[in-house]
Amino acid sequence: MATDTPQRLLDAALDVFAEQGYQAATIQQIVKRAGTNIAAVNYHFRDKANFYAEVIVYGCEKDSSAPPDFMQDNLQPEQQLLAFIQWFLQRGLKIGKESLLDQIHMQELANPSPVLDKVVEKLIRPVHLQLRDIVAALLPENCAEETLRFHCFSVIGQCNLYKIGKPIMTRLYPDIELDEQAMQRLVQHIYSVSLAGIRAEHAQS
Amino acid sequence: MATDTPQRLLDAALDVFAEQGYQAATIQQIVKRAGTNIAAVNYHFRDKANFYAEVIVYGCEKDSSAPPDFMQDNLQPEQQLLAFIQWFLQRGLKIGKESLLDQIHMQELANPSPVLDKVVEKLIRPVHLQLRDIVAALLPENCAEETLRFHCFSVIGQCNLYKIGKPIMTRLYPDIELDEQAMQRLVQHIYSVSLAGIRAEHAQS
Amino acid sequence: MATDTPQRLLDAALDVFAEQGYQAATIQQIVKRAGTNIAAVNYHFRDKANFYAEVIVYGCEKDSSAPPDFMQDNLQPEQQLLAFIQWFLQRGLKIGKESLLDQIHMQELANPSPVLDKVVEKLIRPVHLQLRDIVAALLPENCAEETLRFHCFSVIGQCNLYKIGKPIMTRLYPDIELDEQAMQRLVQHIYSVSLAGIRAEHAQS
Amino acid sequence: MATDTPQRLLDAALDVFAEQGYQAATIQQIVKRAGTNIAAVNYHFRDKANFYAEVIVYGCEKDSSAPPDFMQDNLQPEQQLLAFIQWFLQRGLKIGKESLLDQIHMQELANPSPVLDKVVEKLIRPVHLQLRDIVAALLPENCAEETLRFHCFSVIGQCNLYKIGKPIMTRLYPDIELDEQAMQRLVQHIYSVSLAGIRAEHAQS
DNA sequence: AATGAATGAGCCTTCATTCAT
DNA sequence: GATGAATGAAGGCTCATTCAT
Repeated sequence: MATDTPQRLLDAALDVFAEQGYQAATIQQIVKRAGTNIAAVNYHFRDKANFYAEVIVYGCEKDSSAPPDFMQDNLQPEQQLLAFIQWFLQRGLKIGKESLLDQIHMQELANPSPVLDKVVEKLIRPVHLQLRDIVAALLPENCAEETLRFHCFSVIGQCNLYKIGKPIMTRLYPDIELDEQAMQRLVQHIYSVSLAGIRAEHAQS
Repeated sequence: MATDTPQRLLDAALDVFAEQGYQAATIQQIVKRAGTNIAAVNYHFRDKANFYAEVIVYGCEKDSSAPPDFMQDNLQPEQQLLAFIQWFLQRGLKIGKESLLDQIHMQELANPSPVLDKVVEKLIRPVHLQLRDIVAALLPENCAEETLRFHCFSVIGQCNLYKIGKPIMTRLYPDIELDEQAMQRLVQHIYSVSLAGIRAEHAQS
Repeated sequence: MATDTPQRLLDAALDVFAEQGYQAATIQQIVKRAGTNIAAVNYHFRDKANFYAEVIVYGCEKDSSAPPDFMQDNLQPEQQLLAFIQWFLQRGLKIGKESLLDQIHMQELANPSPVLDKVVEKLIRPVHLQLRDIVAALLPENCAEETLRFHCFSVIGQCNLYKIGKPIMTRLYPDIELDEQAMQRLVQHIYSVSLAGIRAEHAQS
Repeated sequence: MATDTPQRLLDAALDVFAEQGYQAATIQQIVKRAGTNIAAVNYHFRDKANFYAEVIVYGCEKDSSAPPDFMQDNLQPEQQLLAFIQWFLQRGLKIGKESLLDQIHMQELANPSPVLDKVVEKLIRPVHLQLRDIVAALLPENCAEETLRFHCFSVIGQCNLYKIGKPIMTRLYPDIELDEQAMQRLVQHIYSVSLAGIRAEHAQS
């Protein structure tokens, strides 16, 4: 009947695993959402663990929000940094297929599984290296490796909090709401702080 | 025979819940570690959900790393900020009982439960308010509420990444190792970036 | 503190066993209603089975609705029969302590336990023997033993249906309601049918 | 391997539920008797409550002793009444699959469950309506509704006692034994009493 | 290739009972 | 004498997996 059962299973599983995490997600939920039966999972994907791994790979490949090549545009490093922050923040805060992988990151951070290796290599490292290049261009030459890493992590840390810390933020400030304009101000803020931090590095050296 | 069964149950549960999260943790594991039997949990704590809630409360109360009162010391706001960052970072990176709560935070962020409300009120908000006061003293007067929040979250975001992002960092940079000296450099770094960001706010206004 | 714990346990247990039956009733429910603790039951009554047995005995002894001595009054047998029917019906349809034993009868009929022997001897046989005497006085002399029994059971069967069959009656006829006047008409009806049946025995012989 | 697992489960459950009632019956007992395992029940019937409901429905449908259509035969109403009593009594006193439903009735009367609604509609009301027609034909025209009900219940009450009161009867009269001939005399007795009662109604009006 | 049926393991919970005080 | 604490047994249910078709 359905020709693309594996496909539908992958899509459904991406949702469910993102929402519930590996342990809490049940095959029942997934197959119900995919409109097929339990045995199909074991038939197409052997077992739950392997299914999860293939779901991650599938999610990574299908990830449409791959980072633009910030270097390609002939922008000043400052503007590249701004563009990066904007892209990175908006990717995680959209509510859609694009943020499923972020939710899975979250789950993996809480309960790391062997799959995390793949995710880091396929998704995180490429992004990180781009940011690294941008920041490196802004820092003094011959800057220490550690300093470079620190600044990268400062940028990422500031952005990340708005992705993973949402449950806490809404409890700290129930009136919070990140509409489009507030988001733009936030991007500017993180950009401003990060750049100020980087520039301070020049003064110190 | 064995005294203090509830106590031992709480301690064991704190470990297990921190490691595995609420869903994945099983009462079996906990009672085995506590050296008692399953029925003891239901006798002392009614059911798993209530048990978890009481474990969190217990963990909060027992949390020895309550924040010092940074305001009490007659320090300059700058030094208060430095002290805060130092305390906040070190609390989360210690490998001991003190970080169990942070692991549970992590689990709650991935899969929020009703308990998160309590955690925010008991643990997070007090700390956050202290940081808020410190940052407010450094920002220009009549600074927008949003700006204040953004700067607080920048501080926290930078620190937090080193707590929750560890699994990713070690994969990105397998050679990383935060010894005591590196930690001090990290504290200085976050302090420097944050302060530069705050000072930039003065220039803009 | 409480001096009459066993007493309160018996009262509470009478309620609970009547409502739920032996199997479904739990010691928890009983001790909560009695305001004491679980161990008290095992302490005072050894175990659940024995507790149940003692509850029945207690219930029988305390049963205030012991049948009046219908023979004592110098009534015609016909009037004795009428009085019996009236007493028997009203005893079972009252909603109060007096009907608890009837509920327990019900439970015992569905799932007989060794206790049923006691109930029959202490409560049922005395009543039955009185009815037997009344009916015997109305039947032709030298009437067969079986005939006598049949007529007794006809009287009891008609009455009993209104005690045990209530759940079915209210479903068959949702508008049914046995107020005081309807009850009087019912008594008259059963009396009339029973007497007509008995008189028919005379015609046949 | 084994075919017809649901069928075997239903049959086994009918026995066990009849013997023990819903609460006391355990799935273990049922699946052991059916030669399968616990999970099979949850697979085929979701949970115990739904299983019980389906067992009742199954029992009703399989009930081979559905009442004959007493009106169809061109019998006098008196003979219809006699036939009804005979059928109703014998159905309940057989010791076989046919009486399982009666045992379940018993259990439901002691501890009613939502299933009782279905049983009344599917099994009891049709039978009751047939009796109602028969009795109505024997009573004076324009007889009060209440009177009609009373006479129906007198017939049923007399019969029913021999089904549900057996544990008590055998204790009151240990020598009792309802062989085929005694059964015929009992049918005649109830018929005679009921008819005499109905005829008395004519005299009164 | 694909699936309905079946199952063993494990989980949370309840319960009656026992024990130590 | 009386009770809070503790426990073994069992119950219902869920889940991932396997099997026969």
